Amino acid sequence: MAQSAVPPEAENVLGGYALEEQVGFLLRRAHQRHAAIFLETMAALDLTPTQFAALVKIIEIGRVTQNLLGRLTAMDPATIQGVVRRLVDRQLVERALDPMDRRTSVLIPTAAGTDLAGRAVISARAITEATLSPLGADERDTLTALLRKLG
Amino acid sequence: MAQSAVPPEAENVLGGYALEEQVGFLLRRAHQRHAAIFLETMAALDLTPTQFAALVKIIEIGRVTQNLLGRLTAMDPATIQGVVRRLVDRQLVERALDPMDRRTSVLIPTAAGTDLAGRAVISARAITEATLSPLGADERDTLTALLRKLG
DNA sequence: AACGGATCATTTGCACACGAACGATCGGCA
DNA sequence: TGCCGATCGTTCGTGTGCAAATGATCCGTT
Repeated sequence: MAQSAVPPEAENVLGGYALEEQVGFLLRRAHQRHAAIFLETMAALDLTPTQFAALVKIIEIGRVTQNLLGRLTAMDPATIQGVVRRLVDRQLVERALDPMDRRTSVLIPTAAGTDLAGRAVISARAITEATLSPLGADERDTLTALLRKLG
Repeated sequence: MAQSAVPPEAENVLGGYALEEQVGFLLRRAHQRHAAIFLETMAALDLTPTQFAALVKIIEIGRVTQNLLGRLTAMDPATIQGVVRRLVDRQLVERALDPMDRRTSVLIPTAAGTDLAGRAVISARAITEATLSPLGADERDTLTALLRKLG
């Protein structure tokens, strides 16, 4: 008991603050766990969560501008730039000239990208299932709804 | 309507998969939002979420080994190494020799570190409050409980 | 037509996050 | 005692994530 005791002054300084009960800490852990499940399940297709998100959105919309894609997938311009570059390098996505705006190019899925996405979506469903596996059906819906409401 | 229409083949490929409804996507967004709130609120003290977590745990325990600290704060050895290095550089934490194990050193908070942590905990409570602000009291408890259960 | 603020994409610098490989040390078991 | 698998901390490479700065282009207003 003595060996694991919290030092007396720590209680005063921290005022009963419990790190592992804070939403921020729990969100970080939950996100890490999901990322680990995602990367393992998606290993054969070699897609990260952000690469997958970007690819799916490009297919869903058909023609997107890079920064708009970033807004739709919660990535800032600096981040989406790297994600798109890797997708283009792998020829899953192509850049086309935008006749309406010379600052931008339009992102279009390639046949290989569309094909890969089709297979990836199947894994993605399994990933959501695995991530939520500690929870019952009602709890899953509740968690999803609360995370949505969180903004 | 035509301009925002989903391409006909997208529906077939994606099979109704909705990115923004997946836990993984929502967890990533929620974690990003929290990190933004944290960094802004903690800007005056210049602590990141991981630096804060490590500092609090070191004070709570009094003497910790680096990898153990990483386990307690959900960071792998490579990550906790950089976090601790920055805390040591800022003289918030000290390394002491471990008489029991020559592979390790023991981490101990400095007076400056303890002082800073005391002020940081106050901000941290405000950060948790701000992060959960879109939710009602019951919803906050529910979300925290579900995230805990998630592992 | 010209100005000026906004947006686009890129780059740099810093901070997580993790797999993999490494050398040093520990600990248990033959 | 000696060996061998496990653990400790470090480093490297890759991929997010964001602030800030940059140059190009756009567009509304004058």
